[in-house]
Amino acid sequence: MARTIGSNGARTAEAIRQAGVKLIYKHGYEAMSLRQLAAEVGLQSGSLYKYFENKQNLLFDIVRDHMEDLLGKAEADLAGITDPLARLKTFSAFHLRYHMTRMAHVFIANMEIRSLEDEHRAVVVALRRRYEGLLEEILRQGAKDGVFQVREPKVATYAIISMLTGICMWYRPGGRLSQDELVEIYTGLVVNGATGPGAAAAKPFEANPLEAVTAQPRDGGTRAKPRAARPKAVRA
Amino acid sequence: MARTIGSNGARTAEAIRQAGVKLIYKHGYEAMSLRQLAAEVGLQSGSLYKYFENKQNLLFDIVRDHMEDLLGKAEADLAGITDPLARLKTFSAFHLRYHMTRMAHVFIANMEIRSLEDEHRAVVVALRRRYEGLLEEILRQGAKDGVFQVREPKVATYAIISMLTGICMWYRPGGRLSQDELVEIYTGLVVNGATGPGAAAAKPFEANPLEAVTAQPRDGGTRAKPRAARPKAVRA
Amino acid sequence: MARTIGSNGARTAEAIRQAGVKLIYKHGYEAMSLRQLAAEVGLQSGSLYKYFENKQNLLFDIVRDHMEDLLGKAEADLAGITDPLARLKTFSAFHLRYHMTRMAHVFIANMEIRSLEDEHRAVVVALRRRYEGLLEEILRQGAKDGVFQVREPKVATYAIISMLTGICMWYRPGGRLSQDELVEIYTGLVVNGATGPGAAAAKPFEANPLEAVTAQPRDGGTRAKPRAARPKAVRA
Amino acid sequence: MARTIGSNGARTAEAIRQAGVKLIYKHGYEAMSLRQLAAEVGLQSGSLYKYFENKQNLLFDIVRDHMEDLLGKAEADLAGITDPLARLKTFSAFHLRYHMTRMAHVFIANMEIRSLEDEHRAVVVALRRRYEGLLEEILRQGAKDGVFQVREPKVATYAIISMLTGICMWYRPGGRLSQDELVEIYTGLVVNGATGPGAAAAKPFEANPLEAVTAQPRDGGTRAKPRAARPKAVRA
DNA sequence: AATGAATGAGCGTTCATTCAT
DNA sequence: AATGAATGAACGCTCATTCAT
Repeated sequence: MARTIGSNGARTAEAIRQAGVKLIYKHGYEAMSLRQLAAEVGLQSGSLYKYFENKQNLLFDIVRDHMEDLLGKAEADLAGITDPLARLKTFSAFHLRYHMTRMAHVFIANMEIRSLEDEHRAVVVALRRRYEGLLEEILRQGAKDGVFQVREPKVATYAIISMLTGICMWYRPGGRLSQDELVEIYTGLVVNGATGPGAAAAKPFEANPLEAVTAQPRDGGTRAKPRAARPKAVRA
Repeated sequence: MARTIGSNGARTAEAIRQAGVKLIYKHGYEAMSLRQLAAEVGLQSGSLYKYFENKQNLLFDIVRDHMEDLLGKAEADLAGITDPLARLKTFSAFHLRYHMTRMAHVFIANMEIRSLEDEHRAVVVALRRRYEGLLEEILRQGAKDGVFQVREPKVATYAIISMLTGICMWYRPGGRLSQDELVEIYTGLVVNGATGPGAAAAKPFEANPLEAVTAQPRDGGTRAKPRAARPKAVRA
Repeated sequence: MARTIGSNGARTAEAIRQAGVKLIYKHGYEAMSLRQLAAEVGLQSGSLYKYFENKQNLLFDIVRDHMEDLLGKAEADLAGITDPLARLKTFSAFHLRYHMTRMAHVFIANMEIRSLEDEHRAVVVALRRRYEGLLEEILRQGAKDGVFQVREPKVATYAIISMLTGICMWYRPGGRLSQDELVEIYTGLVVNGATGPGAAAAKPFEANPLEAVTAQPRDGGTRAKPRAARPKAVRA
Repeated sequence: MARTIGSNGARTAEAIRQAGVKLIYKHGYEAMSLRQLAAEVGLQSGSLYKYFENKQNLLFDIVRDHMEDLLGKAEADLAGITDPLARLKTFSAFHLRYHMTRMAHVFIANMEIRSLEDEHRAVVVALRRRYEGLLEEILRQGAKDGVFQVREPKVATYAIISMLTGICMWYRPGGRLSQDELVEIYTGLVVNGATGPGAAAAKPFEANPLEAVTAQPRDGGTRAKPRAARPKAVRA
């Protein structure tokens, strides 16, 4: 009974993963040393190699798992919704909330792509393309239906995702505005941008605009802890 | 050998600066070695120290000079325009064009802020705040005038700048869409986002929408060369 | 290769310390390179950092440990002796013997104080002051008792210690004169200098003058090995 | 008339020499860089090579010239004095005064011998042997005459010179004790040490003991300036 | 008489990684 | 499952020195 089921190994592996996220977030992949990481979890640096093949693979695992999680959850959120406008709102709200609760993972996935070796980067870029494809398809469908005024869905996709993702550069939990308020503001910009000036009649964004969007805790127990270390800031 | 014939301090300094931008863009500041940089300009690594105090200062010089250039040119572009809508279009177009022609500098300034030491980062962050302040003030004035529907100018500023800046993550000269077309698309999203759904009557963004914005080469001969090295891509 | 078979941390640490003493003695702290030191003990230079924090700390450790050893052994030797003259002879003999058997340490401690960083130097200077204080107190007491003619005990302390310490500049084991003979000669100069011309009646230094002083193996097995490298000499 | 007679070159050479003494005194030969030295005299470091062959020769020139000066002045001071006791007092006083006024040169000559290359060191050591020979001969003659009780003149020479030279480790102009007082104290120790306990009758060191010794400014305008930079101290 | 651009070697130090134990 | 001793390469940086101008 001295040994917890699931073994110490699994727990250590998880601790390493979390410490890795924290340190890469804080210092950047290149600047984080394995000695630091080992110290963070109470090991010698050589012992880390029981848990990953090398430093590069640690990064890859973190980023790939994050991207798969992001993609899977986005697809789950959109499942069953067919109206393009509702899908856009859902996507936007999902993306925002995810980026506000998993800032470190998201930040890493965006900043450290260039630190990935070619093959790993290819995998991650492919996952991201699939994720972007979700939004692109929404915009394309909405344009076809006449509800969006979007000439270039691919460009609009990049633009919208950049805008939404940008929230992780400055958002900090406990700020003046709640997550709900921020979702409303950003989603408003997105929807207005997509529907265009003639859309007034359709009242695309008014009374109780977030009714289809508000829900989801989704992230279970893993919400990014408010006390998480911050990177040297970008919007300090 | 003591001196390469015809060597010239000012020319070398400029070559180092340019090579620095290129290599930091391509590999990241941490990952770029001074030996690489020296090789790029045909020097021994120790000789670089005639041209900068240390590696950190090279980065700082690049980023600070870029930010001052960006800020100065934005202010120059906005000078004399008073109408908030026109100012928003001008700002947006300026930002986009600048980011399409100086991709490497812009990318560095956004990605390597965390590699700056505290004091240097403070200087750069302050410059960026001033730059963001330009847009925020435009949004604030437009909201006061009733032409924009923007509840939180600060948040909208971050959102819009993130969106516009995102262009440097994927834009490559010579692509299917011209700079002018991209400016039109992005500016449309921005203006529609800011004016909101009720703005239809004002027709804020239609026929010939960029007449006041299209022109300017501005950057004279220094346009970022199309052959510039690309970073390991983020949108590859 | 990961590990030299039979390698042993404690043994390596000791080897590094000894090689450090030898090389600093021979070339001086500034002139000794860590690559030299590493080669001397059969390591790569980076591996040394398992054993000290940095080059400066290696020097500090050597010098501080030496000073503490010197001080401790001097106090032990003087313990129980109360007569100022006997104490002076004891101190003088102790100092000489110590300096003849630990020439390298002593030389380093005297020559490399200026290579210590401020904080480290302060620690070492304080230890040396305590050591000098032993002699100063002896002179002061002897002057009070009327056995010494010493107007300025502090100055006399410096003078005597300089004289005695100087032996490590030229003494080499196996020379014409034995350690005992040298102790007698130097101690004679010291005692005569301190007691002054009128002291004849007291016969402070004649027949069997070292009877209270001769003893001491003290340093057991650690006698400085005669084969030790010599510094580029100062009295070559 | 724009050009001062003696030319700028000679003046620069002298400035370099003085700055060299100052910086070697302060930081040590190894630790002093030629860039520092050049900055001190307002030149580029490459320009120094008009004034010396290389760094090592600068040190050698300083040390050799100092030794020749020391030797020459000692011989001049002793000229015409025949009585061993008077010669001992003269030598002692000369050595002390010289060491109190030329601390930097003396310090360098003592500390940096090991930084000299073999050939240069040989020259300097030979000069020092001649200097030590002066004292040794005095002691030998005095012993023969029965006025000194010195069994081993060579050892006594080393001992006495070490003692006297030690003054440059702690003496600072403007201290509580004047140069004259210090000369008296130290010379007392030396003379008492040499004459031994039975010498009381000869009253070797009493009433106006320095009458033959006090004089000489000798060092003309070049007295070490009290404001001279100090080395990181050895007796701080 | 001096500059200023450059060299090439070497410095102290850190790093990811290996592997016998 | 983990340690701890070690590697070998590379890093940022400083140095004495050279020499065309």
